[in-house]
Amino acid sequence: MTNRTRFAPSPTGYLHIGGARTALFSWAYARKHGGTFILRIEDSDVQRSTPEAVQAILDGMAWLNLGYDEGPFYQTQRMERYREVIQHLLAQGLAYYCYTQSAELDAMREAQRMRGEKPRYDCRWRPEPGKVLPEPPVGVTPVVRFKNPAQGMVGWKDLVKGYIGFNNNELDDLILARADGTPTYNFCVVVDDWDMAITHVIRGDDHVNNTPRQINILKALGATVPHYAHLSMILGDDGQKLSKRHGAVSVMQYDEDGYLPEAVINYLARLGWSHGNEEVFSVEQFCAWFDLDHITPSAAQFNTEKLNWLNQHYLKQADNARLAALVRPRLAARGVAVSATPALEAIIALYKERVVTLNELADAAEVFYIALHPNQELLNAQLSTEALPALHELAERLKDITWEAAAIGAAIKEIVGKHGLKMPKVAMPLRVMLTGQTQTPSVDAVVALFPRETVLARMAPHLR
RNA sequence: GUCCCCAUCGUCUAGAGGCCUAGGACACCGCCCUUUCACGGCGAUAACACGAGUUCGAAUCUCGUUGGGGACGCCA
Repeated sequence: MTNRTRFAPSPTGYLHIGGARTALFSWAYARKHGGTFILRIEDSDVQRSTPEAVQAILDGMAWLNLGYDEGPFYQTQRMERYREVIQHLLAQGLAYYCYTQSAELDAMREAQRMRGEKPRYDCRWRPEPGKVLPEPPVGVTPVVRFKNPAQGMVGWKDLVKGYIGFNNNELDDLILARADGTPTYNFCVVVDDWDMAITHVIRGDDHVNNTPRQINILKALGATVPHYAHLSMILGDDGQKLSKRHGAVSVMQYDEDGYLPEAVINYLARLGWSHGNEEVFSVEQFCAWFDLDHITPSAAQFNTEKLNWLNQHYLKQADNARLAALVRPRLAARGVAVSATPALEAIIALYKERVVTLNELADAAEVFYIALHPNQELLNAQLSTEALPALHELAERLKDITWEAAAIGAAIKEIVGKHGLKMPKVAMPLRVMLTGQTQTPSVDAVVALFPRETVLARMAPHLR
């Protein structure tokens, strides 16, 4: 039997980093075993689901390059099927109508909490042999509840956490269909996983408590119970739980911040999963290595520093043309027009080893294309009177020198020596004149990057 | 409150009873390289939450304590 995994987000917001990792692991598991990865949109809560959120999830997965083999399936399009299964359950006596109303339920739970009990439905409408049910109140449309086994244990061998068992008496009779007839989450998941023949449910830790309920329904339906693997959650950089109002950002934010998708993938892969001492690996390598045995059961704290390091690594080895294509729109967004010279690729070749993100690469490239007005104080701090004659001479020499870094570098060295100066005396003010910055790559390489006229034009105003 | 889960350097982790005086990576610190800042190279600091037990031997197994997290919806 081939493996079938699924990623089943509810479209109520963007795809955040935790969801992305769940998707990645499900995807990788299917890839590893030559299986099928399914995308399923759990939009059974019509109130909170939005098409924008669906699109955000699709965008996030596309950016990370996580392709799905089947789907996306939408629960809202499967309502007929859910109704059919509920009717079946009802007919089999595995589910029943419950006329208890929300207000009564609230009061019931409140009382239970007061008594220190676990809040749960008291089974008042649950049919039992010999039990006399109350008369259905008029004008009340009932919900459908699942008749959960009253005794025994329900458990499974979690592929991440090991055996987990619940006492059935901990589980109450959950609602399968609301009063308006729409099915609820736990029920939809069961029918979907069953119909889609999911073999491995890889999902967040927060679903552990849903699993015994789902298994019980699956069993009532006579369906095969899939394997479950529950991934622990990802904490923010500060160790706090990630939430919409605290640090949880869309994966697309990483795109905006200038991270490469392969860096994010590599980082996420390594967060909670390991393969010996391997730290840097391609997505292909990851798929080949990936297994559920080496996933940590404990929560992992996100570490931006390490992501930065990985991003820097991937930036260094990325193709210049590709980076140029990624940097160009970032410059355009800033209103910076990229001209033919200096070539963006040439700038990138020189700068990519020194930056952490694509945005920093854009920062570096920007100064080559804009009308530069170096900060006067910064320049004054770097430009000493003793260096002025040397810079004048350099400007003269640059007018007809062979325009390449080696020749320019040799000229600078020669002039610096001739004037009895140290290299930084000339190099630093030159950096500021050309780029407005004190930190740049080797100054001769920077000079060579510009067209000759631009260098002379940027030096001239400061040499009067 | 009840149930469930978790616990190795600051962080991510290796670790399946002896290979562990606990390994790697990021960060931090130091040194080297150097024309600034980076990159790169080398090195240092740094952890088995606590307590019992099992065993000749425990980071690894068991129990308990503590601490953290999750779930308890006609949300997903």
